[in-house]
Amino acid sequence: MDTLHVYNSLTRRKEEFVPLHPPMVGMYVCGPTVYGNAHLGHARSAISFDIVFRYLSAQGYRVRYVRNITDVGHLVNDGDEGDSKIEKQARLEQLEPMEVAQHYTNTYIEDMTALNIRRPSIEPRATGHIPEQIEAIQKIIENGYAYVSEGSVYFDVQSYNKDFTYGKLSGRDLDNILAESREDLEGQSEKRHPADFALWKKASPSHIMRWRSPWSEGFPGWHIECTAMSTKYLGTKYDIHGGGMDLLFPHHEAEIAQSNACNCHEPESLHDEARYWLHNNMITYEGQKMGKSLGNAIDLRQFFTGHHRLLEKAYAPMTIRFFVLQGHYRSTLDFSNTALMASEKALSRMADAIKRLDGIDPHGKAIAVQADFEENLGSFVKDVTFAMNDDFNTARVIARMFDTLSVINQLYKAEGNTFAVQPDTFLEFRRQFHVVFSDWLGLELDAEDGESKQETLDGVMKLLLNLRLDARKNKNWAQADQIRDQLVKMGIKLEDTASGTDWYWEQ
RNA sequence: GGCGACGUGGCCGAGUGGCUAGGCAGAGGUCUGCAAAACCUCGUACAGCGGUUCGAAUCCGCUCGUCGCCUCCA
Repeated sequence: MDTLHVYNSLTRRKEEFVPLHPPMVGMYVCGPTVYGNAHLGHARSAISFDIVFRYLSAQGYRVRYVRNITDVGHLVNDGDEGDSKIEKQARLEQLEPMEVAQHYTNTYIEDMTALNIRRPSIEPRATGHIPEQIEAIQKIIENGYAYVSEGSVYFDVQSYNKDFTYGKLSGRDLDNILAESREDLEGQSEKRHPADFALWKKASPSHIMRWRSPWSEGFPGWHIECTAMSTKYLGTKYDIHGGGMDLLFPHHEAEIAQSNACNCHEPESLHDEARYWLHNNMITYEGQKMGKSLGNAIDLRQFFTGHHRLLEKAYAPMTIRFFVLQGHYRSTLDFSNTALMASEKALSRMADAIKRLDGIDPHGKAIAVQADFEENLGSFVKDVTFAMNDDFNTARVIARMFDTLSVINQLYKAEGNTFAVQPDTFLEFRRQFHVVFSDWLGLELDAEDGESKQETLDGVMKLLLNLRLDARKNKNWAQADQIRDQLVKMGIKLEDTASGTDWYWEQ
């Protein structure tokens, strides 16, 4: 596709991406509830929207990317009853709730950084925006779409549904929700309708996290934070709202309703608060969704260390990232050790090729263009751009990158003084390949830390390789092999080529 | 039950009606002191059954199966 198209969950179609106020783009993504270590699912969501952030930026847009940290209001059980997730964890760990939130915010950011996920422009916390949330709730009450009950405030879905359509994002209608939940009505709920959801909850005496409000001392409901914070930083209408598919209902549905109710959007406006709603799919394990509540979620730290019963080994953060990018973000992605090891191997192969790519010097050689090589490298940018424009199809981008590997390797290993590609084509391709690898996909090679150390190591390696070369010239195979074998044990692999010996870090 | 996805070669995983996706694993070969890497070749896959079409993995229908949301989850 020549222009960027994104799949919009709201319309269930791919649509051309047209920002409201180019070159500015506003994007809001639902971040984690910080009561535990981040797992593979968090990584997928963060990576998916990191790709959106990176690609839009690379296209010249000025993106304001807001990703929230939920540190209050998210309850353990069903809608609007029971404990706060953070408070429950705080009791378990015998900590202040804010200590829990801070701790897991830190680990989240550390893990995301390890995955080379760019920090968003703004990472607001729910507890830092209590006044904004109270203000939003007040507006909703004033507009007639919420009511106070026993010190708590609930969103009045039925009243909202008279002016707007509740359920259009997730394809539900209110009658169905009512019909299914009839039994719940029997209980002495504070709610008028089972589909109503809490905007503000009065705190029970044991509840630690509490703030003053016009209605009671309490805390905000889960959904309102996103409305308040997106409005504050992106305005009442912005471009992209993202999150995991499991947030489609009720979270995003509630958010659309709140936002319309609060900001008085035109009924039936397709655009609502955000024009494009993007949802990443789930990670599965043996076909089953990985989720905290299912107990089969693996922490990212466990991946990095290999300390989990389901893991056969440790996996580097870049392996995880590569694995995620090999699938499309709207498909489920099935995790397994073999799948991950395949990604590890594949990334390693690509890394080797990139090292060779950087070592190629086309200058001073006679040009003998080989048509298929020229075509392959020359059409690279066009092809990967096409793939990215088609709803961020990173899987196709990576496949196309692999298509160039054979050419790269052959150019590198070619003997003689001819070069099979026009130097301009080659140099432009090399530049673009790095842009795609590093800037678009956010992949990185290991040896990017400490230039001086790298130079020292290069010198040491040169020394060793010369020693080995001497040994080989003297047909002292035992010594030559000893050097190679010892290096392998230290994680360095050797490759003898016509022009000398290359070395690589073993993955 | 309601809403929605999906079923692709040993595994993972793209597929815009006609052109080899790609990766991993496997087989053979070239190269090589050995090894590794690289390069070349190899599987003729699309749940099943119908239909539309000159032509379908791709569109339509039915059947079977799997999964997600409907309660907290990225």
